[in-house]
Amino acid sequence: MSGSRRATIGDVAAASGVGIGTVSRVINGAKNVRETTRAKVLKVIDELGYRPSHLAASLSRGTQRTVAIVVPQLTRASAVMRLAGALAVLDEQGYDTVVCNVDTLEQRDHHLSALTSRHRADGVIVVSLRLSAQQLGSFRRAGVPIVTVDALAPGVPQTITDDVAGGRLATRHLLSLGHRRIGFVGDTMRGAAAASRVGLGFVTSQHRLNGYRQALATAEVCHDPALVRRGPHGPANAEALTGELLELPDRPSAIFAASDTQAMGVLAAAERYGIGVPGELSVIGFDDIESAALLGLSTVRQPLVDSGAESARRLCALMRGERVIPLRQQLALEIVQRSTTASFHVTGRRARSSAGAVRTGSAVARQAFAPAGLAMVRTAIEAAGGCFYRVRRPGAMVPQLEG
Amino acid sequence: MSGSRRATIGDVAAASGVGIGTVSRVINGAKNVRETTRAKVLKVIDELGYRPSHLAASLSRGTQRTVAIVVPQLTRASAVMRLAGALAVLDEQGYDTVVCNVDTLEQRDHHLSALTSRHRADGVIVVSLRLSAQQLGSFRRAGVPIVTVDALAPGVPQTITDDVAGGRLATRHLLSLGHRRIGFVGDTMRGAAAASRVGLGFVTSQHRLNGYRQALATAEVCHDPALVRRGPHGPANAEALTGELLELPDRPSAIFAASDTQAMGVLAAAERYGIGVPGELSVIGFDDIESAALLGLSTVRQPLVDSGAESARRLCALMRGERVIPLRQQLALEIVQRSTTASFHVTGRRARSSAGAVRTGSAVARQAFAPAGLAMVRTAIEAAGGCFYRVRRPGAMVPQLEG
DNA sequence: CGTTCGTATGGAACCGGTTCCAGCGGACGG
DNA sequence: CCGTCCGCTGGAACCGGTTCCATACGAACG
Repeated sequence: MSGSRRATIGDVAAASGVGIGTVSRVINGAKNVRETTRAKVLKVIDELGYRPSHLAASLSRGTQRTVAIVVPQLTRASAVMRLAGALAVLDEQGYDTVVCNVDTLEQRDHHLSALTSRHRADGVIVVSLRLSAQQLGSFRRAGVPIVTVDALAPGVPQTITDDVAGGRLATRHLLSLGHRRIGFVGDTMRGAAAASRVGLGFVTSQHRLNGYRQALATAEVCHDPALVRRGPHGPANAEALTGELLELPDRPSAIFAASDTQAMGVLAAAERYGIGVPGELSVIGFDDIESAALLGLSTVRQPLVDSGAESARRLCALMRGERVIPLRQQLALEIVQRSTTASFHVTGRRARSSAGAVRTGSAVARQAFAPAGLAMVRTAIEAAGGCFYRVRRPGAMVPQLEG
Repeated sequence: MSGSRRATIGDVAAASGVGIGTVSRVINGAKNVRETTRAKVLKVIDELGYRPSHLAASLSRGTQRTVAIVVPQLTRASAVMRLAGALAVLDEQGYDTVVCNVDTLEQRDHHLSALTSRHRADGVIVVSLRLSAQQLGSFRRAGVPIVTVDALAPGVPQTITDDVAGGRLATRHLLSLGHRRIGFVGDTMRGAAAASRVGLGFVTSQHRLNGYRQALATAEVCHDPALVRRGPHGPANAEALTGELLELPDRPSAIFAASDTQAMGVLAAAERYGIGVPGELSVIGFDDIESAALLGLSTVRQPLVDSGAESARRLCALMRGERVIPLRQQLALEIVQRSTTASFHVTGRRARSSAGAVRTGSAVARQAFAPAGLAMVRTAIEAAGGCFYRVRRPGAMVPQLEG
């Protein structure tokens, strides 16, 4: 059946009695081939089980139509969404995409240097990673087109959101609800604790914190440093940090978490302390990952999938040799109010459902929770405009609207 | 600075006054090169900014050290985790990985046929996709090593979990808690509604349903078809389906959701109907994605990352020409009890924290929710052994342990 | 009927490496 | 002093395509 060696274009040419040029034309669907010839060649191709080598074609053509995407901590929801967005575009444009997941500094440096020291991709997308001047230089010298997402890099096309503005947005939202003591829970730039992992230099948390400070300053609200807590990323740590805040003598009435993931930890802590959300504590996150809708978490939405897609589009343009302007592409942010933020004056043991501030802010939330047939409490819930989750505790009462 | 053309190995050889063979040896770190020669060549390489072509090397060497991974609906948590597991192994083994995300039938067929009709990857990992006999034949004929994860394929190394057993496990867990009317919420094999999307032939839900039925039969519990609801995947649909169940005159006291994502929809519906979990309704999911721990969702854990990693290891072996046995590799499943399942007899308005069945079943849950400093309700919570979430509703009482 | 195109075709040159073999010089053993 | 062996080196052959140019053939045209 199969020979000892994979068939080559030469074998096909010989077996079908035509030249290799003709075979090549048939493979690539050139039109100037007589129909009978084409059929003959196709038949032989099938018989021989011939499969053109992508490698040889790329080498000969001079371009491999492959891009690499370097993304840290792939399993984070935000990272995947960006990846998915980029993949969709690249796929459509006919590019293969090799994915380089990066969990450590060593992996980051290894992949970035591999991408420049050898010619393996026509272009590179770097996600959420700060590039050193040296690394940027390597890319420039190597002539490898590069774009970044969620990362600043001088002279490189970048698709970002204004995290500082996002921080302001979130904080202003809380301020507008009447909150004055507003806590911040975020991650540190360098994972001092887990030195080996992380340390990848994420700066978004810092930026969002800056926005938080600006908003407070603008509102002339005293900024209490004790209300700002930072630690390694992850819900568990966020929960611990929130615990510290909630134990303060004058605890905050609202908390801005630097990411939705961390906001989930904040919610967990609130429940652990028996503090009602949003009744006694408002919580807002950042990103609008899928779970946010499921939890009814108010948040700052950034277009994650779009950011990936846009960066891919710009990389394609760059690889075509087009000039990409503007270099810095900023995507819009948007407050999505769900059910974890409410007016400050709503306090006490019973959060009144009439708390005007609590309403669904986005169509998305509604879609995610389309009415489930006739519900006995439906009216009450819809009056409030959304779906509401709360941390569960053992021994907690089962709430009864009727009771 | 840079010439019009990228430097080649020939340029380097000429510029350093050595032969191309020697340059090649220097590049690849062969040891039989005089130190002075090596230094000379390296200097020229640096000066010329020479970067070896991965393509040419691969072509010449006869192997490109690249594998492709075809994965449907990349943004699903389970898909990403599998991908991450595979990437880690492949990366370590020195393989590039091109990722093919597949959201539609057309994309699936396009990628699979591209992978066989042209020689672009040394091996392929297929995740959660059923391969037709014809597609399998193509791979076999093309001589492309292939393994699957979470998908059966005759004659192909496969890394799977026993979803039927998992379904039994989940159902037995509920049965052992005393539940007799147990509902099932899952997705359909073919997205009849959203015909264009999906329809990718996921069968896990069906298998888990089969396990559910088996467990009921074994326990001699009457199987009420009205308690089984299926629809397109996604939490919103699951919520709607759950609504149907909860409106039944004799509604179930427990629900088995075919995935954690769908379980989140079930929880949302329960809250919408004001039905306490686990007080009035126990809920168990499947997969143990990250959010499950955050929600305190009881579930059936399957080792998602490991499944990806294992499949990658097996593919590597296959590509080395080793025989891979056993062909079917089954990974273990495990019940993770958190706080959404409790004994049937625990009813009424106040779920007693002494409900023995409610306890954290895994160390993971504990880690994810390490005590957050001194908490006022800490003792009570720790007595119950874990963290508890519940769906939040507006107008619900803020539970107070002291009150 | 001879030119003139245009279309179909064959194949050499080339893409940029790897590999293998031959050559060369020095050290070493006899 | 000569033969051998070994370490280093040069470069041809090759990997499997694409591309371009030369050629052949037939139809249309003058």
